[in-house]
Amino acid sequence: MSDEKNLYTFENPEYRKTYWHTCSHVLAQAMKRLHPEVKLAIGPAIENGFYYDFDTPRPFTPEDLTALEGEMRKICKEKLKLERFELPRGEAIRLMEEQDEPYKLELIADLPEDAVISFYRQGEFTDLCAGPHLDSTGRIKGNAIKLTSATGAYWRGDSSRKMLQRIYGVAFPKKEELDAYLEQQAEALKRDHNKLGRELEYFTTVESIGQGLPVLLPKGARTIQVLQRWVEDEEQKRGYLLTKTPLMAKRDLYRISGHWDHYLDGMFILGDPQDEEKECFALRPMTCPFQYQVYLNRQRSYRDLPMRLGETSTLFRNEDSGEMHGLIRVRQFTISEGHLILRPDQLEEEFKGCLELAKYCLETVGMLEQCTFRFSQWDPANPNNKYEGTAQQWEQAQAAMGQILDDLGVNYEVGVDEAAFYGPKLDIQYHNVFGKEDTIVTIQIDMLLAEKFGMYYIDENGEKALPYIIHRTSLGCYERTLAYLIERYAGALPTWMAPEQVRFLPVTDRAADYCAGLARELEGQGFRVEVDYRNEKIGKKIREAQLEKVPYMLVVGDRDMENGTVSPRHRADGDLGAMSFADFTQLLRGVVERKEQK
RNA sequence: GCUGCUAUAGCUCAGUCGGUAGAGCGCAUCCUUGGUAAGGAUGAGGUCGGCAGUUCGAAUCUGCCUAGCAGCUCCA
Repeated sequence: MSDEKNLYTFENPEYRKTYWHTCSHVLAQAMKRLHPEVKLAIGPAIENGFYYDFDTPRPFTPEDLTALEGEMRKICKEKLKLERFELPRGEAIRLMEEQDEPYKLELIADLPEDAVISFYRQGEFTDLCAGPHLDSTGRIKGNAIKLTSATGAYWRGDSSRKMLQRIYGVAFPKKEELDAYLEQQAEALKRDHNKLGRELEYFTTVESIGQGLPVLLPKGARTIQVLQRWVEDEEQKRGYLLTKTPLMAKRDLYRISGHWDHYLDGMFILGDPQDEEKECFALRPMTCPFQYQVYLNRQRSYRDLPMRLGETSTLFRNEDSGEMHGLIRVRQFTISEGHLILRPDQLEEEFKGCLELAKYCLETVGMLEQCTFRFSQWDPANPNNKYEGTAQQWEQAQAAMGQILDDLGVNYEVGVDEAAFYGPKLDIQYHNVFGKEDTIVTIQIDMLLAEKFGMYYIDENGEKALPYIIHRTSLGCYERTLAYLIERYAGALPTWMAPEQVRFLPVTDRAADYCAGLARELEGQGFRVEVDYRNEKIGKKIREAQLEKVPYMLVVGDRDMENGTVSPRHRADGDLGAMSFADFTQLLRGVVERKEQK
């Protein structure tokens, strides 16, 4: 009984999707009433709400959205029944021709011969749709609908086709739930690294330097340095060999790897790529073929494998102008790069090691919990002929990766057509405050490049054999990771990675020398320390340190000087009371060494 | 690259009808030496993102460019 009831609540994802899908039809109906000239494309439910794509002679304004919301409320009040009906292909086409809906006709044309073609009718409005839907527009709470934005979107997600206008919306069964949702969205945006990172002076951009080339300010540079040293040390512990390879190479290198053919437009070229007479260089967009040269330095035996190579590697990619986003998508970036050259029998063990390292890194910085895993596979039907190698090679590599993921109990989603051109990937994904997902860490199996670079080893029988290669990152791209960390912690980075860990706040300038001495001592122990010598009241110094999210403030006044104490205040826990400097140092060391998320 | 929005002091933002710019914070100087989230006074600071155009006159209107934002597409 109660189970049946639960089916029709918003907590049930299926019901929620149905609710939002019906909302999108209500939106389309409202659009047709207010703007009959607009043509309908598609309107699905999505993770957080719904959208509908329209072909319109002029883009929608915020006023249009308000008017559409009003009309949607009316439609809900009209309690229109939704009726499903099916038509044979010919009649379906005729109906859509009558309604003059060219996009719907294209959708019908692409349906398989034996497909059931269904429509939903509500009042005067009929839409081609597979459903399911609510039984009546009266089920939707009209004043709990919000059209959140209007933006461009390509018809069928194809950038070579027409750009339509997409309207996004959300809706809830109660007005209070909508308000709570909108409030929560507004709160999330306050964590936006692109705002917070600039305000807190982690990075900036400069018009004359150019798009996608952020300047890391001292705070951003320091945090990234801490992360890089930590990752390099961690890799060393796990048997990685550190390399430093050039930031550019002649085009010859990229020709061998295949990147010249696949990604010429995405590279920064020095010289004329058309002129074969003169030397032509390119800044490196990846590390693979550079690092392979370390392996190729001499002939390798099966005894040399696995060879694990790690490098803090700066890369350059000439992204399209609309792609850049804060520190998340940039044209120059530095990744915790690595390649493992393996015998086939070592694949599973080494893949496992890579995954463990990645999980350890993400766990330690406090991001693992919010990560999702994507098994990125090829799509033999990719229209751009992206994938190299034979179907057999792909099936083999994907089967191997699938087996490994299952053995390791990884809970993943499959991403079709998300593979690299040389092999499948396990991508670890993270969401930013806008809900947009990007890859933070990747582990890839490559069955092609070893052969292209002639990376044979001599096996037990004295025969030449081809190794497997794993491409992987341990903490991904440092700029992107910093961005996510700023959002994850709303700017209050854990003490161990915070650019400034301790700020001394002398109550009066009588305490200045005392503070300076203690600060030197802490610095000598490797902590990152500042002293606020300004002639300001203690309350103001605390307020500012607090707003700058300094983990520990050390208030020091006459009382402390007399008693040989400091009075620490933690940015979240508040006043910790007077304690000896030695006790504070011990406390701080513990928090930092344990890499507490504090 | 595509669609839309935006650009005024170091930062956040006002600026009506086209008539040569304003606030708060910050900064500098002085006073104040204050014990857990903003002490006071005075002052400096702007080619209104850039280049053209319209106009007697442009921060304001138009075009192009650059940069920033959201979405789409792309991401080795």
